[in-house]
Formats: sequence, C-alpha cells, structure tokens
Amino acid sequence: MPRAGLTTEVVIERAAQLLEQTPDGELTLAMVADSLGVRTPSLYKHVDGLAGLRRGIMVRAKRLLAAELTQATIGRARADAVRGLARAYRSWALAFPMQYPLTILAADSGDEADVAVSEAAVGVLYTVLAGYGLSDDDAVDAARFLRASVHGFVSLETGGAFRLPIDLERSFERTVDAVVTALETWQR
Amino acid sequence: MPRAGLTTEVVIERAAQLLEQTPDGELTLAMVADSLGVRTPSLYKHVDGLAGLRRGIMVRAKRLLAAELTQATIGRARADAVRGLARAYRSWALAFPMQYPLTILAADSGDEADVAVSEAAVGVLYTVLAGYGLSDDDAVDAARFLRASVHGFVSLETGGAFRLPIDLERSFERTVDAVVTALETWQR
DNA sequence: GCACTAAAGCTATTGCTAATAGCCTACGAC
DNA sequence: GTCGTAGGCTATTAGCAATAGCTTTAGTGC
Repeated sequence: MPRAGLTTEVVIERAAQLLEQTPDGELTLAMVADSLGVRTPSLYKHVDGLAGLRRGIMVRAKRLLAAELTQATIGRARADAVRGLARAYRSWALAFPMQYPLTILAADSGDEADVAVSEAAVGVLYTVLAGYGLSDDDAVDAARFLRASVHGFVSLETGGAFRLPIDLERSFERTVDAVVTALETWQR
Repeated sequence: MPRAGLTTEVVIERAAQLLEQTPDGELTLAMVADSLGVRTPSLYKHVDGLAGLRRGIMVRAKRLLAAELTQATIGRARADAVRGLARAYRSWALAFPMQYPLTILAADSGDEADVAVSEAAVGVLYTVLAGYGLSDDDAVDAARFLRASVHGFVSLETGGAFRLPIDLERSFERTVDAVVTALETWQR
C-alpha cells in the first residue's frame, strides 16, 4: 500500500477546510481520515487525537488572523489603522466563520505556540493604540473596548443573530466610526 | 420501581445546572440521567434527544435573560436605561457563563417559542433605543452597535480572553460610557 | 373496590465515535 | 543491498445517542 504522504500540517489544513464545509461544525476524525483517503488511527501518527487536532486548527487560525491584522495596519496610524484593522478582522471572520470562534479562545498558558500567536494578534492592537498616546490603564480599557465592539459585531453577524442580512456593511462602518470617535478622546 | 416524577421542565432545569458545573461544557444525556437517578432512555419520554435537550436549555436561557433585561429597564430612560441594561446583561452572563453563549444563537425560524423569546430580548433593546428618538436605519445601526459592544465584552470576558481578571469592572463601565456617549449623537 | 388505559420507567440492542495495542511494509541512510 | 524507523494498517475496547419493545405505575370510570 502506497504512503499517503501526510504531515501534521496537511492534516490540520484539511481539517480546517472540512470544518468550514460542515454546516453543524461537528468535525470528526473519521471525516478527516476519509477525506485524506486514510484510516482513522493513522491520524494519530501526526496529531494527538481530536483534542490535538482542534488545538492545531485553533493555533493555525490565530496565526492566519494575526498575519492579516498585521498586514492591514502597516503604513497606517490612528483612525486609518483602526479602520484597516477592523475591516481585516471582519473580512477574515466572514471568510472563515467556523474557525473564527477558535481565535478568541483564551490561550492555554502551558502551550508556548498558542501563547505566542495569541500575543501576536493582541500585540497588533496595542501597537495601533500606542499611536493614540494611550498607556497603562487607558490602553487596557481602550483595547478591551475595541476588541469587544469589533469581535461582538463579527460574532453576532457570523452567528446569524442579525436578522436582516441587509445593510450590515453600513452598520459595521458606523460601529467602527463610533469606536474611532471614542478613541479620539479616550485619555482621561 | 417508584416513579421519578420527571417533567420536561425538571429535566431541562437539571441539565442547565449540570452544564454550568461541567468545566468543558460537554453535556451528555448520561450525565443528566444519572443526576436524576434514572436511565438514559427514560429521558426520551420528556425531551427529544440531545438536540431537544439543548434546544430546551437555550430557550430557557433566553427567557431568563430577557426577564432580567426587562426588569433592569423599567422606570429608566436613555443613558440610565442603557447602563441598567448593560449591567444586567453582564451580570446574567457572568452568573451563567456556560448558558450565555446559547442566548446569542439565532432563533430557528420554524421554532415558535424560540422566535418569541428571542424577539422579547431584542425588543427590550429597541424600546430603550426608542427613548433616543431613533428609528429605521438609525435604530437598527444603534441596536447592532449596542449589542456588539456589550455582547463582545461579555463574550471575551467569560471566554477568558481578557488576561488580567483585574479592573474588568472599570473597563466595562468605560465601554458602556463610550456606547452611551455615541448614542447621544447617533442620529444622522 | 376493580378493570382499563396511558404514560413513565426499564432492558436490550444498534451504530457511531475516540482511542489504544500491536502488526506490516514502504523507504531513506549508509 | 540491508536495516531501522516511521507511516500506514486491522482489531479491539469503551462511551455515547438513539430506538424497539417490555413492564409497571397510577389515575379514571364504573
């Protein structure tokens, strides 16, 4: 029997694809194995069970999102940077709605790679806020407010909580406008 | 063998309690049956399988949350009402962190009870916004912004995404302050 | 007080899943 | 070419949801 040529990366990438395609979000090892033309136990050579697979998808998702956010803010500052960040964030979430919820899971403090990518994503945000001259408590509060508003909107949108699919663009822009305005006078 | 005296409500309430106690959020019929001193198949007499149980917990959670929100806004208007609403929302979510995510799931349009409680919760919000004289597009945008910010904060907080557990009260108050300020001049 | 019935519990069983043990063979290093 | 490792496999176990069909409780009509 010829080898399938699997690697950890291949398995996780395929699993992430499948996750986006399954309507209920219930990913099983059997599905992944089947899609790769392999038997279920074979996956254990590359991934530490279902938990390991999920963790791999999560870290990968965080890494991809962080890269998008970084890309979206280079060469920009203040309101311009915040808008770029918010739009990139939303775009990524809408493109990968099943993986998006994984990106907001708290990092396991014992998982080095997880902590690294999680901090990378939040780091972009703090860098942008530094442009407003915010520091210490002000920066923490502002970061939380910014994250809350953008994540909240995207979370509700991808979750289908906004009944009318119409005008979501305008609602998002106005939400970002409100955040930007608030940040202008955030310092106490 | 004596009867256990189960009803649909008893089963769902116990399941909701168990859900809050399980660290990973994985609720099984076996756990519920065991907790009620009954065998798993017996639950099917009161609840339509695991899916029906989950749906029951969801509708119950939405109903309880909507009641809290209603309670928190009576006799209040504008900024006062928004603050009451936001605080009640967060309090409920922190008290029932495992049930909270169920409350933002989009209602199944074929499920009458689900649609009713979902609309009741959102209705409170629109009532409060009516106090600002907002209507049509302005009201929709404002409602989405308000929901996004409050849900986003609570979602990140209960999910453990805010690393430092300290000063969350202040961060939340500042977030609500920002929302209130934005609503004052929301009309275009 | 007693037969009848509907509902509430049960056992037994099926099929799917994750996970582990242990075997077999492809394939690169030398 | 041979040898060792690693990547695939079959077989098996245990837990889960779900269904079929049985038994018994408990309320109702007479």
